[in-house]
Amino acid sequence: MDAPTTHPPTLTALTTYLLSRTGKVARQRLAERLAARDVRLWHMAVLAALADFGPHAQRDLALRLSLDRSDVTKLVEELGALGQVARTRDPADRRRVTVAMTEAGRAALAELNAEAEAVQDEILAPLGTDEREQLAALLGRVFAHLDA
Amino acid sequence: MDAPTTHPPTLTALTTYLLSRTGKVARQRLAERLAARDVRLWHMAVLAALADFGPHAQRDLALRLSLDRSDVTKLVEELGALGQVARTRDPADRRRVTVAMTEAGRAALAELNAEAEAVQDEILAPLGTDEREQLAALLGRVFAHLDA
DNA sequence: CCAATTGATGGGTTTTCACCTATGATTGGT
DNA sequence: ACCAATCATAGGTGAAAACCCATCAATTGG
Repeated sequence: MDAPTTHPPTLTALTTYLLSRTGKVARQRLAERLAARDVRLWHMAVLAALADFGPHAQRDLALRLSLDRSDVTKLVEELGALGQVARTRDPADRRRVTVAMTEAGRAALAELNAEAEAVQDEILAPLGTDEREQLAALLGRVFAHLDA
Repeated sequence: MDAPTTHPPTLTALTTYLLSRTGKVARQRLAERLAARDVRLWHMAVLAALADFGPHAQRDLALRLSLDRSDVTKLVEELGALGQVARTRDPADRRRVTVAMTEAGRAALAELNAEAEAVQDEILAPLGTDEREQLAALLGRVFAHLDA
């Protein structure tokens, strides 16, 4: 019997469909690899934010990543247990908890980044170097437009 | 006081991050619009499959869309209640239920497609016509590679 | 013609995610 | 000095998605 594995052209003709599908695969593959290191995507986002912008009060992390404050608490707690971030009470405002990266955190982020690039190579395999740059540029503009 | 709304460059430098982010937004926006018409994305996928490939036995729909058989049953049941598909027992093999589009289904799919294109216009707003084609072509190749 | 298989269906489970609330500590304004 | 707002934290809720299983009707192969 025929194995009807082909996708409906009505869908694949939509760029947004392709976007959402490939995006989902990218997300899943990276999530799997991160899970092997006991972190989720949000953990990586927190580490990235700390690496790029320095220490944050938790409320600022929440604002930057568009997360709920209570969820940030949990993420930071978990990263703390892994020794990748350090929490200190802000002496100026003792309600706030300042989160900063540790050396272990920096090393961990480097590894997570390597995983991400590996996934990227898998997924963008059919594209040449210049085409990957094109894609990155196009998506970059779309993305920039989306949170404006 | 500063409003730290900027995204971590460590993340935005990853094409896979941009993919998964923009894909998620595309998905959400379309899902919202479909919800206003009492359907979900999978309903649209079912309609698209029927439109593109003609009537299917439910098991073939499940295979094509990589869905669980029981979930297909539910989707088809819901589309049936909306009068968009018709179920008939296959006379040749009376275990099977053949699903076919109705005229109402065809009309509904056309509207859903219009919604999808509207979302597409929103999301790809910053890109010109030729750039949209470039993006579609690149994503098409990536997508084709992914289910191989 | 009996046994094993297949298809549809109903009824779950599990996991994940975003979100929401209450509480206690701390601060700032007045 | 007091009241309202802010922050971190713990705990819980609700929706959605992907699966999984048992059952029944129908078919097929030996």
